[in-house]
Amino acid sequence: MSLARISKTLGLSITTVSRALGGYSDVASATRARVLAEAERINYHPNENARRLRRGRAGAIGMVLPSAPGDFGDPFFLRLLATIGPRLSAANIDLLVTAARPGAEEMRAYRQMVEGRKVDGILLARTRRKDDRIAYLLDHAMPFVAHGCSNEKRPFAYVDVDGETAFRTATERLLALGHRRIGLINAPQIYTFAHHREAGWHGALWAAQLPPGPVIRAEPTEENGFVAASDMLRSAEPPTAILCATDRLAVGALHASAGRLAIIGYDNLPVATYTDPPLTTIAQPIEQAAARMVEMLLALIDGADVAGMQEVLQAELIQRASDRPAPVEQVATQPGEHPSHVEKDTLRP
Amino acid sequence: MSLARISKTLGLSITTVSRALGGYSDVASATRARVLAEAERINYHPNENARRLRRGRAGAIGMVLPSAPGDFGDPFFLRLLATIGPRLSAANIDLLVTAARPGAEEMRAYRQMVEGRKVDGILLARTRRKDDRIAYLLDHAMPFVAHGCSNEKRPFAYVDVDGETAFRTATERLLALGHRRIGLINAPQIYTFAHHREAGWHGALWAAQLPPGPVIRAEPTEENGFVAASDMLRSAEPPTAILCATDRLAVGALHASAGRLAIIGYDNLPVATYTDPPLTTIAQPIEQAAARMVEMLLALIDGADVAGMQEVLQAELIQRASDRPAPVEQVATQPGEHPSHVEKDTLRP
DNA sequence: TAGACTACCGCAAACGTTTTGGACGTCAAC
DNA sequence: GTTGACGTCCAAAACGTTTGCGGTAGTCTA
Repeated sequence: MSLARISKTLGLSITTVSRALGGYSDVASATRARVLAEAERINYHPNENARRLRRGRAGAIGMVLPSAPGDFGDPFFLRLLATIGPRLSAANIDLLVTAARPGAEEMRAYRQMVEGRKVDGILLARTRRKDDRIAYLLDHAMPFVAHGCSNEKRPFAYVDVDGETAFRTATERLLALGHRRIGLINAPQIYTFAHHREAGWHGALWAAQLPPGPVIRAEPTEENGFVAASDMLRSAEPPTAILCATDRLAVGALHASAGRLAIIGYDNLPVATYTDPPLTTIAQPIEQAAARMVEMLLALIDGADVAGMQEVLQAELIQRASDRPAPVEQVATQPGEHPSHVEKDTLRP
Repeated sequence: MSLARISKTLGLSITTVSRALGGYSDVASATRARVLAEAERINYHPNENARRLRRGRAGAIGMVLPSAPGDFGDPFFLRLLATIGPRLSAANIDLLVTAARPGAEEMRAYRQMVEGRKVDGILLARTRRKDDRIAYLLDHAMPFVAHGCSNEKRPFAYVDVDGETAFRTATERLLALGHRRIGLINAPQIYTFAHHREAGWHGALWAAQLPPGPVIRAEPTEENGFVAASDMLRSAEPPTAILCATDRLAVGALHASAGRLAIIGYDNLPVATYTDPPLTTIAQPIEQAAARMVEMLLALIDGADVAGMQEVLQAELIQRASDRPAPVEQVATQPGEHPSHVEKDTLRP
């Protein structure tokens, strides 16, 4: 099933068959019709390896999924893939997926893809403030689009979601409910998103002239949420509300709180509706971000410049029931003091 | 960065360079060493498209992820990818991933992969009793391995988990706790796994000479679990315990039961530890199954026969707290009657 | 010395497609 | 009639790698 077969059947050269299928204007329309009909008749599909060899393109986009043990409760990557996959298929580009643990293993996976010339571009997510992946890809002039930004000084393409505003809004909501001591269970600060979410929480408290509540940072698993909330509740001055950087942390925290805390999460996981009480959370437009990322990357591969390819989408507060009002005795507390706040890092690896 | 470059540098033919790198015995070991050293010095990577063109292989394995809206809460596919990805990378085989909704869209994705000769094999999961995908792949002599089996009469390679035994065991556990009316919230019967799990539940009740409790079948989302359990609790003879085909169904059911039901799920999702009460569930060895699937598929692509490539792994009951004893008044019920049981199909699409 | 054998290397073709540059026939203008 | 433009088609080379087969030189044995 090759061009040669069609050319023999129709008495045309391989060149003409190729040009007819490829849309070249210097093929007579009658000839083109014959070629198209025959190609369809035999269900011709070009050999992509031959094409890509000739064109000097890999014909694929790479994605390395994180595969540390705590990563499997999060549908984020599945939702990315579900949006990205069909869009690339439609453009006849392969989505090449592998998985690696962050660190040396992950960098090896990127090197294999990039230096092995297996991909024309890379999509990556869950960026870190200092992200070795981004630096590597920039060093190698490999087109890529990130979900999330980073401290990298060189310009690169990204789609981010405004976690700072989302967390400011969520904190303001808790303040409006009367809470005056609001804790934060955050992901580690190496992640850009964690940094932004914390800035939003801190900014809202600062604007309200309130001291920050306790902060605990941990990999975003249910277990770490449970442990962190338990710790906070046992402290001398427990918060009455906690903001969680992810819904998974929130599910664990909700379990530990046993009705004693108002809790807001982030991600709007399907399970969030079925916690007790149903979780107030923040929904991010993953599908929209993913679609935009694909567009950007295809443009970059075609030679576009990254200038202007930095977009920030807005998240949305989803109000359910876990953001209860503050206990009555705390509503009387006067804002206006700035004592130092208690801060713990990384409970679990 | 090609063989030609190395051949020029070393004053050898391209043939000899290729053979040296390819391990041919008719190259002098001193020559081979020179070639390997130079290849490493310039970080040579072969052009896979050229290789694959010459070898007549696609060099990739395909996977089509389900992307119906309810599919994103389930880490099953992420866990599959996390095991499959690195193993294929190690074998220098690309994992080509796309996503499609079950039905015409999905079949189109398979056709694109198979008829476009983009893959040398396929891995698929969540098999149906009558599975168009399996029939199609068999029709096209495309090597594939399924996670789960099907009613297809022709032999094919699969790795399954014994859901029937798992559900029999779980039902027996509920019986041992004194439950005599045990409902089932199952996935639709088109799925092989749903059929097997129901058979296990039914078999254990039959062996105990008890009538089956109510059965509701629905796509396995939290919402459907909630609705089904609510329906069962409102019935004239509510069950005292419910077996759920998946943890996601169980989370929803747990929420609806408000402490009135014993519930056992399946999947051991991370979130299951943090439900209230913590969910008793069944853990399946996804990683083991995925690794075995990769081995089988690579063997099939190398020409092995599917005979003997049908394996069934065992799941494990994880006891937590959601399988409470039956209310005292029901423990007195005598086993031995077989009234007809109430059965509803598909609450939500 | 001649013939057989083997180690080692290289020529050429193959894989399927794309693209460059040119050939050829026809038509219109001069 | 000649020249130039244009439509249409095709030969050849390119892409990078692999592999079958053959050539050559060296060694060994009769």
